[in-house]
Amino acid sequence: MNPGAQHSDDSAAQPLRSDAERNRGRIIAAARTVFGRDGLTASMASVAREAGVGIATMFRRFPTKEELVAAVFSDRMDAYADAVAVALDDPDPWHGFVGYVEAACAMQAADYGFADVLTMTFPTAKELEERRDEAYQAMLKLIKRAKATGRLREDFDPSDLVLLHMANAGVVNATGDAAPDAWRRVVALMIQSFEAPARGPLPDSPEHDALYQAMLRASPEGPTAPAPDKSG
Amino acid sequence: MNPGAQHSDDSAAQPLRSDAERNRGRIIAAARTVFGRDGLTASMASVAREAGVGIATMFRRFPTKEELVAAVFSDRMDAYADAVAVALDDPDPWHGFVGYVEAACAMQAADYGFADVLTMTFPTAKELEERRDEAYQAMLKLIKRAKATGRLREDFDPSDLVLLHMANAGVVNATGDAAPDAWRRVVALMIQSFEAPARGPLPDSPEHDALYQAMLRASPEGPTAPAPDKSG
DNA sequence: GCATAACTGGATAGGGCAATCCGATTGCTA
DNA sequence: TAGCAATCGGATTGCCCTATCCAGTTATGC
Repeated sequence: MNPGAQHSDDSAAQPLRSDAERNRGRIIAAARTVFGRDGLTASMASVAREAGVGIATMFRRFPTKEELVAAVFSDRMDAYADAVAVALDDPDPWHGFVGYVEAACAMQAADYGFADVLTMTFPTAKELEERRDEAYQAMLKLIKRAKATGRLREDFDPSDLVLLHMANAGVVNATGDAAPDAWRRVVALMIQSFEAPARGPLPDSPEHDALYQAMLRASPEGPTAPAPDKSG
Repeated sequence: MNPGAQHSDDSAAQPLRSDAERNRGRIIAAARTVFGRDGLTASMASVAREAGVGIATMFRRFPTKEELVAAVFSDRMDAYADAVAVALDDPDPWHGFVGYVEAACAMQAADYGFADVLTMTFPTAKELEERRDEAYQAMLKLIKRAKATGRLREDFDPSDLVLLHMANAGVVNATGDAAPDAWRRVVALMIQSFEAPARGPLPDSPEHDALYQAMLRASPEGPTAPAPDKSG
């Protein structure tokens, strides 16, 4: 991707040895493939196998799955943030909004891993979360402007986009390769429901904190270990 | 639930011994709890632990997870079919339709296992699939009548309900206990998008067969074994 | 070239799960 | 109540996962 550069990590204490850097690249490439195919539930071991490196190498470079996820999806998160920026540039705020929603959901459909990333949060992955926040701030503007034109319903809440991503993830995960475009119909329906005038009131949005908790709960420490043995 | 009866299985070759029947009941009760809490990805072993029976007993009674799932959710599927029947009795077809959708999604939210069941299909679980089909036939009528009143958009397709369930499962799984009512807002939005007049055209529905494949793919043989080691 | 610190990956510990085996137990019937 | 067949459940096998350890290998600076 960017050969010659030490991995773009500000905390780069010291450059890796050339072979280490090469393996790091392999691991990330492999993770891109595996996460994209299997979602974030894919095991570290399977990524190591795909990369053709030892398990130890895997864990030495990325002690936690979160770090690997951050490394793999930071550039995709860039693209995501860019999509919001593009939408903000659209002279027609509603058109921009719709385009953004479709683009974001398309990214989810194209990469099962990213579909998971958009509905989870990774507190320790600063780079990733900063980008997410950046996109979020831009989205707030986008929403405000779309409401101002009267095309977006007044009671639309930013958290509705998170819910949309969760719903879309459900569709994408369930339909998979068997019906790869099914999500488009669901997203189109959702967008039509966002359009003003509202056809009726809506139940309240979830509390901001609650939704954040949900996004935390869903992160690798959650589903990866299916039952946190509270039962035992 | 129905004490004294041999488990309502038409193929009941011969009644189980009393202790076996007792254990069978325990297993089903435990599975109800565990599947409800953890979804269908819960392990057979965890169900056995919850039931307080040996693993062997578990597998002797339910050689495959599908059989256990069928035994556990057949009555919930009854309730589901009933909900459609109730909706059909409603003098206002649209009101009935909306009520049914909300009830069905509420069932998903109340039981993670059932949320999975509604987006999967289990070819070998006749009892379950018959009920599903029964509900489906009734739904076709319900949809037809709701369209006839002009309240349901013309291009609504029965498969949209499957997609809705997939989307709802995504929301319910992601939000979990942290935001237990978030799904209501999503479902309300979806319902508003179902309402006529349509605000615009929709992408085509997925092919019937493709959606069926998707529901097959998602069944226990799928996600339960996360990566079907095509990689190995 | 050579020394050495960095790096590698196989081995291993520790845990969970699906599935089967078999000696001990228990319900049932004559 | 006695005997048998059905049933029980712990032990076991085989597989995959996370995470760590360590002896062998290699890139790099001198």
